[in-house]
Amino acid sequence: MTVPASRDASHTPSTLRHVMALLRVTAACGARGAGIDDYLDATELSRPTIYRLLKGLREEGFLRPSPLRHRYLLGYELLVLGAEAGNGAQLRDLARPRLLALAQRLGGSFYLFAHDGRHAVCLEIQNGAYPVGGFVASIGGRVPLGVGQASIALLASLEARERAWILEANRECLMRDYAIDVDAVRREIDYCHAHGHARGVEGSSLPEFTGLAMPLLGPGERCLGAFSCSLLKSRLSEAHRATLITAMASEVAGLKADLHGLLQPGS
Amino acid sequence: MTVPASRDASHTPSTLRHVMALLRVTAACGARGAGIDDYLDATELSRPTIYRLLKGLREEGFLRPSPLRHRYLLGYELLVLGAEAGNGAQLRDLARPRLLALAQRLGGSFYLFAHDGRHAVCLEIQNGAYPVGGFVASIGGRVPLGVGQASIALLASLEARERAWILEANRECLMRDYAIDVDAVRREIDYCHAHGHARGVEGSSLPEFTGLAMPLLGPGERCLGAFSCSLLKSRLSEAHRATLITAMASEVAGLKADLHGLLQPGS
DNA sequence: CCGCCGTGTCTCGTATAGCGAGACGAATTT
DNA sequence: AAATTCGTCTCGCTATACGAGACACGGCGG
Repeated sequence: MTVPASRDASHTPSTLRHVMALLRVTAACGARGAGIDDYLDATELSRPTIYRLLKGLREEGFLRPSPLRHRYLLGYELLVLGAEAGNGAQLRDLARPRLLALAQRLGGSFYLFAHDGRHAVCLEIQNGAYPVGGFVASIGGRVPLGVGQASIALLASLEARERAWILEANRECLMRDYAIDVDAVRREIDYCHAHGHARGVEGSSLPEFTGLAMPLLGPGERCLGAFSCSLLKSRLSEAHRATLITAMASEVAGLKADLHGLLQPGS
Repeated sequence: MTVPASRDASHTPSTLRHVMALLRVTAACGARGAGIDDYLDATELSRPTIYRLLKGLREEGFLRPSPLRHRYLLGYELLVLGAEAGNGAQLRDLARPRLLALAQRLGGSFYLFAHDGRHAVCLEIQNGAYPVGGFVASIGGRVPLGVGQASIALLASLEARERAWILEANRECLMRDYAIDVDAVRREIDYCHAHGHARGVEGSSLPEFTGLAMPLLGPGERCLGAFSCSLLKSRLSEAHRATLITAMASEVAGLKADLHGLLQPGS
């Protein structure tokens, strides 16, 4: 149960850091919930303080009691805020019907991803008639940039400087956890620049599947996210592939048009 | 932009309350993001304090800058925590494939709901070939208990005392916001007790749709959640209806079996 | 039945640490 | 250029969150 541990030495209100630490500990304990000892071990707070904060968090709906007595789970308030967080600039709401249309028409699983620091987070999933698992199983899933097609599309649409430090920062963990070589990622990024979409990356841990991803650029080349899909390799004939690319490109273009309308001043 | 406003007078660490207030303000401002004035208006904090807290929240990943300058959106860390929060006791992960199977086989939209205080929250959605909107559009959506079939199923599986206070607490808001009479809700709860499932409630604001919901009981009658679905009324023939009920009941039973295995002590 | 954990709450004195007022630099706007 | 707004910083003050320890509750086993 290693918790990311917010970098110290920053002098932000300590209660804030403590609270977030408690939430992360709870998250790290997963479905079983976190007990006092988990908190005592993971933080440097005294018992009364921990209880005080836990109580506050419960009252705010950020924690709830686990079915197992004396343990805590993350509260549904977080789910609600999380849903809102995943809908920045209305991106998810606008993308959902388009992903659904793609999924129903083409079978397979379609994803919306966004860029977050060194990671790609999944904002939405729609499954078609032949759904397949991907690296993330659900909304809120997160992978280091470099893993999966969507990552490639996102990286390709970032500015060079940022892309460079991300790849450097992720090099070790990509190799260690996913057996992915950063140079291979770079080649796929070039492919994406040339063709406008990213291919499924071979050599990954999911050999029977393949996929495709497309970046979603806002005004001024700003990277807003990426569409992505996973399919059974056996279902991706040459003709099907062309259809898929056209259909995704069309939905991406449509979404971009929707967004351009909204990003202007407005009320 | 009215924010729930955490009940005061409780002496939990004030920074905690402030932080949560800021998050809620940000959420209330939606896709456009929240500006300083929003925070200044909604809280009673001084400007330097707000900036301090905002900075801390950004560093922790709970806030991020909006594309519109000088505004803040909820950060993706919340999305990740929210995903975890929605998976208490592995409920979502276990339910997802079952919901997907139902959706693909029967068309329509299938939901997993959980009980949270006076509300029902949506934990998962899977859409089939003929998806329809419901009261909640996405994971993390929340409605007062009493609205929709899933609410009925949840209420029916709570103990009488809790059910009573919830209905009383929601009476006014159900009538005002949804034109739903609590007595009608009570009748549907009786129906659910008698038949094991809840019908779509008529008179709601979505007349062409209908649906069905089933409670999900854990060991000791504890209410864990509810399966629910929405369908176009025109597609729900008598025969289809029987199939639907059987299929849902079967998936619910399967899920219950899965859960019973997990709720034992374990490691 | 009684004593023994472990959990959750409370009191209280202390010093920390977060707060407000205001000034300052930077970035935009007119 | 002047003016406005945004974000940060400094600096005292005191509110306030913290830790130590004691207390209450409840379950478990002897």
